[in-house]
Amino acid sequence: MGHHCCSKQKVKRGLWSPEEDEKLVNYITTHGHGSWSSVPKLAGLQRCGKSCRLRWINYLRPDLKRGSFSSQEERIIIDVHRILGNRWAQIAKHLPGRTDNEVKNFWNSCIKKKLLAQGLDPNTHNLLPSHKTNNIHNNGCNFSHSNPKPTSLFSVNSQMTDASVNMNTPFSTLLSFPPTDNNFSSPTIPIYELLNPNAVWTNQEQNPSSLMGSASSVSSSLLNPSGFDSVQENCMWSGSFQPMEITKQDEMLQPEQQVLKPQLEMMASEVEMKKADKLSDEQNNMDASFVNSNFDFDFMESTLMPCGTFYNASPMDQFAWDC
DNA sequence: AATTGCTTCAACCGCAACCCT
DNA sequence: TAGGGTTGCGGTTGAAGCAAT
Repeated sequence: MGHHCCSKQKVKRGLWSPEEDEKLVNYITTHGHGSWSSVPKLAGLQRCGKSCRLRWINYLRPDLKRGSFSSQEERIIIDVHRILGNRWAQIAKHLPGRTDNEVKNFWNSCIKKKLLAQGLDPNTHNLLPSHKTNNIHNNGCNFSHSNPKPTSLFSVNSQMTDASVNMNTPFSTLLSFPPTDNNFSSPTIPIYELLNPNAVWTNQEQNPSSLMGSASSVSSSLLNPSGFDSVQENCMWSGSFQPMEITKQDEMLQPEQQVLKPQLEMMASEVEMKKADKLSDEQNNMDASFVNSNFDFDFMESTLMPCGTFYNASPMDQFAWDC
């Protein structure tokens, strides 16, 4: 029985043979796919159009990057998933050459388990209840709130109606997304925060910029390609923040972190540019920045409610994450 | 060597959104 | 506006491969 779209056809199912692949590749490279429903017939395949499309997108496309995921890709998946949840197609857009199916499989077969091993709920990215006490004991970390503090990149602010990002924004840009809300006196993230893998804050008073985006956790993640030691080693939600001199950054970076340095420098550069834009905007109109933006509300929605969890940044609901 | 259990990932399914007439 | 066709997406399945016994 085939799909409803091709139920009248006699279609083959299951794995594709090399011959079928060759037929499909030959046809699409010379004619393009056009209407997928007509591809099987024109390409001489006994498959349904849907199957052809899937095979092309997930396996035969020439721009696909095969092979295992790099630690950087892994980190990006985790960080974007933290924002978007199981929106694999959107996540895959941040990983050139990767398909949603590939990302989904990698998540289910690998990342999910690693997060669980770290005591993190793969759906919410929060600490699992059973691991909270363990982490307190293991890391000397302490927090006195009934709700876990999610690791979401952005926390809530009802006045935040602007962002220069949308769902098509590459994650490198997204990472450098600076706060634009006027409530924040320090709307951008200092470079040393981006480059310091140990830059964490005990609460929002210590780091106002963390209200808008925990870029610190992202950057520390990027600087930590293994990707799964942030909780245990850095205790990313607590600990003391010790700004480093920029000139000492390079020395502090591990060899694998050096690989990411260009990206981080680019991020820092973008932050500085946005900082300049921000200052300019503020001078022109304190309120205008929310009007003329290309803000994507779909992004906003998914940002604010990742996996049904949500961090309310109300002052009445602060956490005491003391070490 | 045979069996069993586990993991991975390609492929399928069903649904929703979109497009066209 | 309605309806049919197409496309895109996320969840699920099951075959293949591998490791343990």
